[in-house]
This record gives sequence, C-alpha cells and structure tokens, in this order.
Amino acid sequence: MPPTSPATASPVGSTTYSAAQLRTATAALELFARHGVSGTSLQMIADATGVTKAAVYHQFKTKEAVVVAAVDVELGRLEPALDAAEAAAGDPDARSALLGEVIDHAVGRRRMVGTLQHDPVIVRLLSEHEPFQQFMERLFRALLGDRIDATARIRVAMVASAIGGVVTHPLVAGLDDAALRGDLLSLSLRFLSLPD
Amino acid sequence: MPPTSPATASPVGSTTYSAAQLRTATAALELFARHGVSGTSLQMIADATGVTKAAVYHQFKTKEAVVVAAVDVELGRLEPALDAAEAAAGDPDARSALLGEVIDHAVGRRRMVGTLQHDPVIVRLLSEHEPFQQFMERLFRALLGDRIDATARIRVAMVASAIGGVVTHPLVAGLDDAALRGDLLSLSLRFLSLPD
DNA sequence: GTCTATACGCGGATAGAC
DNA sequence: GTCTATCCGCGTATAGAC
Repeated sequence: MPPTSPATASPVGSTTYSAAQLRTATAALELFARHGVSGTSLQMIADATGVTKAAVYHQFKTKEAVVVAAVDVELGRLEPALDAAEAAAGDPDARSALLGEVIDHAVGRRRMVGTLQHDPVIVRLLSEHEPFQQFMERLFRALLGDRIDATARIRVAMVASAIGGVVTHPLVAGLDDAALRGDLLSLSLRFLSLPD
Repeated sequence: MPPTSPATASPVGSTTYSAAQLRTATAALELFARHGVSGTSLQMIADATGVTKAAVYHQFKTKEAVVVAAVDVELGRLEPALDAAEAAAGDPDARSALLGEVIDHAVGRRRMVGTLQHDPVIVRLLSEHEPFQQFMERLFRALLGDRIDATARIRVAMVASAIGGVVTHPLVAGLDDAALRGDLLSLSLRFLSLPD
C-alpha cells in the first residue's frame, strides 16, 4: 500500500516493497551470504547501495526488517513453482518438476542458499515468522507427496540438505552449472525412489 | 609447550591446549552453534565459563584464535576414525566404517555440525588455515576412495551435505538418535553405490 | 590464571534539514 | 528518499594489580 512508484516483488507474505526497498534487500542478501547476517552491518548495506545508513533506516524500521525482506524476496522466487506443484498435486510428475525447479534455483543462486538454510538469524526467523513457516510447510508437503512416515521425511530432509549444501561444496567448486544441475537432479530422483 | 597442568586434546594441528583453554573453546563452540561466530561476543564466552573477558584474552590472543581452537578440538574428534580408514585403505569396508563414524559424530554433535560446515567465518578459516585444509582433504580423499571423477565428487559432496544438514532439519526434529543414525547410514551407503 | 579498569571504534538507531 | 549529525551501548582489545 505505501509505495509511490514501481513497487514490484513476488513476496511470500502479502507485503509489497518500493524500488528502494528492493535494492536494499537484494544488496543485503548478497552481503548476508558472504558475511552472515550478524557479520553484516547496516553501514555495509548502505555502502553497497551507495546511500547512507539513515536512508536504509527510512526504508526499514530495523535491521531485522531488512533480513525479513531479503528472505521474503528470495523465497518468493520459488512461489510459482510451488503453486504449480500444488495445482498438479494428482500428477505423479508434479514432484519431479518441483524438485527440478528447486535444484535450478539452488544452482543458480548458489551463494544465497547456504545462508537461507543455515544462518542462525535466518533459521530463527524461518521458525518464528508465520508466513515463512507456512511457506516452508507447503514446500515440504509438496516434496513429500503422499508419504509422511519417518523414513520419507528423512529422505526429503537429506535431499533438501544435499541440494543446498552441494552447490557450495569445495569438492564441486570447479563444476559448471549445467553439469551440476544434471547430475543433481538425476541423483536426487533416484535417491528418492530407492526402495524401502 | 606452554601448559602447567593437565593439557589434553587431540587437535588437528600439533597445538596443545591448557585445561582453561579447552573449557573456553568448548563453551565457545556451543555459543557459535547457537548464535554464529559473528553473533557471539567474548563477553558471552566469558560469562559461559564464569570468568571475565580479560581471562579469555589471557588464554587466547584474539577472538579468531578462540575460533581456531574450537574448530581444532571439534575436528580432532574425527581424527582417530580417519587414521584408521587411511591405515585400512585397501579394505573395501574401510570407507563404510569411516562413513559410519562420521554419521555417529554428526548425529551425536547435531548442534555443532551446521556451524562447522556453513558459518562464514569458519568456512573462511577452513579454506585458509593450512592444518584444517589438509585435514579436510584427507577426509574427502578417504571418502572418495579410488574414484576422483566429477560424478563421484558430486556424490560425496551430496552425502556430506546431506548428513550435515539432516541432523538439524525441521522435518526430522522429532526423531531419536538411534533411528536417525540407522536410516542415515543405510541410505548414504545405498546412495553412494548407485550405478552410474 | 584471574581480576578491575579503561581505551576506542563501530554497532544499531533517531532527529531534523533538504 | 536521502542527507548530516548525534546518541548510546557493546564490540575487541590492552594495562597492570593480585
């Protein structure tokens, strides 16, 4: 409701962001990925966008609000794929398609993924902020499909962790995106369909 | 060479730590796991061990030195298993045994693993501090075995990430250690021996 | 090995002009 | 929306006594 001009974003919550807010959140996420949330100061964020701290504080009330926006925008990238998967819930290929999109996202945004999954501040946010909580629950439900037993949950958790971790792993540092994407999708699908 | 009394530890480097240093490093790692390295102050570490900041600064020159010690002590827990695996390099079961030990460690020390693998400060340390670099190389080489091609490296990286990530994953938050351990080992082994 | 005391800069955050 | 200026607390780190 607030913004004066462009005001885009496909956020997880219903919030909309001004162009300036979007620039800030994007730059912030990049810095969070490199230094962690706690290791990133508002001064660093301000410098990265070429404004002063006070300008950032005009866009967001607190540093925490910046973090929320950054996570919101990044998670929003998965929303279309998740919507599609839920719409095609009956189709047995729906899960594979969703997994493919998640892998594409993880490979393409390598540097961000580790932060989103493991930074202590973001982890806390993900478990406390309701829109994020609900989004993650939707995502995991779609990936689980019909099975909800312990073994299935371990598998999905392993695949999610493997995808998130492998893209920045030193062992595959030299690999190009295409090769990584291919192997990752094939191996993930075969892993998930391993017999009990 | 410095310590006056107990002086234990099985560190990755050749350093030895005094009893006070060990207490500090252990408490520090616990705090790093909860708040991240950057989110943990020397005051928090001092409070956790019941001494003052100045006492901590007597034990370690800088905060970075505390981080090194904490990582050193934690990685040292894997050293015996790695030594054994290297000694039995011919034995085809050596890798499975090592993987089992790694999984045991990851499950038993759940809270620490994510930090060791993903905290930006520790990641930087792991890639810059030579003893750590060499230790990680030994570990990955032992897990890879004879194969060193891209596909094999992706698999090992996926398993390592999966193990590290799953133990703190919300989807398996309710599971007890024993169940997690069993499924994790069986699934990891089957994943690694999937045909090309 | 631990303490009290202190230096100094940077962190988050606000006020008010343009 | 952005700026300059400022507040205050906490961060890392040091000096010197016990």
